[in-house]
Amino acid sequence: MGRSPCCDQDKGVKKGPWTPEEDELLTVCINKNGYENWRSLPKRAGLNRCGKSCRLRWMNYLRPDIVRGNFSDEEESTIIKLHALLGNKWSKIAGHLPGRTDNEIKNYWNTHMRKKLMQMGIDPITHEPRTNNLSPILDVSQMLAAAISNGQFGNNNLFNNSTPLEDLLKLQLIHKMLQIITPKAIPNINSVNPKPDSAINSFNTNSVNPKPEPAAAQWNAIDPHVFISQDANEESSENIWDGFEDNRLPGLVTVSQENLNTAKPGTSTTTEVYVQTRAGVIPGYYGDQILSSGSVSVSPAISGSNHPRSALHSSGSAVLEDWEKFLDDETSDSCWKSFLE
DNA sequence: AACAGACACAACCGCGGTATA
DNA sequence: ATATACCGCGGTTGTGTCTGT
Repeated sequence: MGRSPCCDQDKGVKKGPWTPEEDELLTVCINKNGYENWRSLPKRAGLNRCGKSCRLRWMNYLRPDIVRGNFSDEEESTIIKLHALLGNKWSKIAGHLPGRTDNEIKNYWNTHMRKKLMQMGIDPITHEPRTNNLSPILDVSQMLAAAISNGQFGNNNLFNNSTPLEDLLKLQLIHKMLQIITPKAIPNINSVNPKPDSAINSFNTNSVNPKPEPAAAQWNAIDPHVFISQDANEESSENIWDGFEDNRLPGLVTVSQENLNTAKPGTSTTTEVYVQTRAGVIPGYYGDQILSSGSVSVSPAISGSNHPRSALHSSGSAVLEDWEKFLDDETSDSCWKSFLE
């Protein structure tokens, strides 16, 4: 009744990596006899392996028609499309890629392509764009991945040789991180301020508002935890977050209220702004380009090299140097420093 | 130079469907 | 009809290599 026991149950069958000698024996045997019956094959080949192991070795490694080496862009594209269609049906996906094995595709997917898709903000399971609703952490991870994949953190000098657009991405990223750590202290201006638009848009070159409203007063109203200092070199008397001064981030931006009120879109200014918060100073507000905490929108004109307001960049560069000093300062034991590093 | 952690990939394990005695 | 082996597949693990400290 039934079949004889499987070779898998034999005792003393060798496991683990294959030796070149074993590969040779298996190859010779299959070339000579084919592989109709995996169970009896090891005995015929003179191998102390189970048939299952022989099959795996042949199918995934020794088969002569196997293509080895890096996956081409075309192959990657095919895998992504088929995976979206079929899911983890690796053997079916492999059927569309001549010379590639299911195991190889599976490994490649898990080690490379899944990460790649995530970096692109695509859910590797659903193949749909990942939303921001799941967790703000996703936002940051995506931004980090995007920044890294674009080479924006490719050198050790955080803000060296980068364009304003790249700087803005970095600043936004840092700000996002701060929001996660202290969500109450670093609010999303767009959502908290009852009348934020004019204040923000008045300095946003994307805005068509021809008569910007004075911004500072409205900024002060954004949140009791966020206020603007009159003087960059002066500790604000309104600093209700005693004990946080030491954790102040480099004065990315400082502004005089006067300048803040008079700055207009399209004008050149080296004014710097900072916002004192419970967590320290929010970076990312400088020149006449005030960035909303929720997202940075930069028009092509700004990110382009021909934009007349070069002050935006020069001002930013000075600030960014402070960031580098901040990060390089070995004497500082700021919690921000270790976090950012 | 030594070590630790991260990474990549080959190989194994276990399960479900199919074949067969 | 039934029990059991075989085959193929997807998930997981183990090990060698690489990289950073």
